[in-house]
Amino acid sequence: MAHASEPKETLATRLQAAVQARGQRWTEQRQLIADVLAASDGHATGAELVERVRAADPSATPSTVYRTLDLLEELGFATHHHGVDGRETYHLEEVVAHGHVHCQGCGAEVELDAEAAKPILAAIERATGYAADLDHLSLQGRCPSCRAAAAR
Amino acid sequence: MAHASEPKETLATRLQAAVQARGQRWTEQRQLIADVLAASDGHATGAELVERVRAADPSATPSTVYRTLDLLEELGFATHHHGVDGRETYHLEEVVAHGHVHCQGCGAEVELDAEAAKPILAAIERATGYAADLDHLSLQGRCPSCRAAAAR
DNA sequence: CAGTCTATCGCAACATGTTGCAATAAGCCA
DNA sequence: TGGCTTATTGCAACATGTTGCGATAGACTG
Repeated sequence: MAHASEPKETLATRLQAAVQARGQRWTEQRQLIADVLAASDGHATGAELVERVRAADPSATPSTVYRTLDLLEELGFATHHHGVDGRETYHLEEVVAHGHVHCQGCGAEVELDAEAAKPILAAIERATGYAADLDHLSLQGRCPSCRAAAAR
Repeated sequence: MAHASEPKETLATRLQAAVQARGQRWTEQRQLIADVLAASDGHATGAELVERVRAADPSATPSTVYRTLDLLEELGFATHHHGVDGRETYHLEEVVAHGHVHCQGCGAEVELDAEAAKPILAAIERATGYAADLDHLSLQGRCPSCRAAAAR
């Protein structure tokens, strides 16, 4: 590759800047976890991340991974929510905010983008006064085909 | 107490009938767990229930409690959902179906009854085609006063 | 560059659930 | 009532997170 002199705007780079701006420290573990996260396509469960980090550095421990993930959330680089089974799922901030809808019949899981969710969030606000957080919106119900099957 | 000859319509009684109707067995542990649940005011986390059951019978184990809880759900006597921290919370069926809305600012948790949720469920159906399950509706966002505080 | 301060790490123990398996006991039948 | 079948139990090990604590090592100072 040619002239890679410009420090690329990677997650790790931006995270390092944010961490140090808060007077906190940049460590090898944080670099590693940032790299793993950046390679994880925006979605991953806690356990998956722990496993990948440990594959890259067996001396890393779950507590470090989870604590770093908490830090990422504090700094606004990631969010997490609990899936249907209660397990944690992390989203990188680069991924546009979105919710999830899970079908209790067939297990299908669809994502809900901001546009599609707008009327839902509006209905929540009218009903409760709350401004709901799309990233934590995790619905369960029956998808159209399971509903049709149940109606038969 | 006077003439307690009529078998009362308790949770345990109804559950026993349902269990035996499916050809399954009624055991002391199930009786005990049903009693604990009935005394739990409709809401309890898994850990709380385990603790209360073990207080009444130290020989009972968590696996029995969780398996019985699963059975209760299969039979439609209870439901469970995951709270903000991912922990399980069980609801007795006697409690009307309702959702939860949690404020990320002050931690307030309000319940959402079927009437209030109706427009939300309708919006979900229009946006996704899914019939959402109110008992699993667990929203997060900002309550009116935290929103006002943030706006200042 | 060496020394200091303390954030961060790794470890170990714990909390909450889940799962496989052998022993127990509920329900049924003779 | 006694014996049979097999659903349930309790145990033990595991999965996923969380927390306290002493040791390590960033970052800053002289």
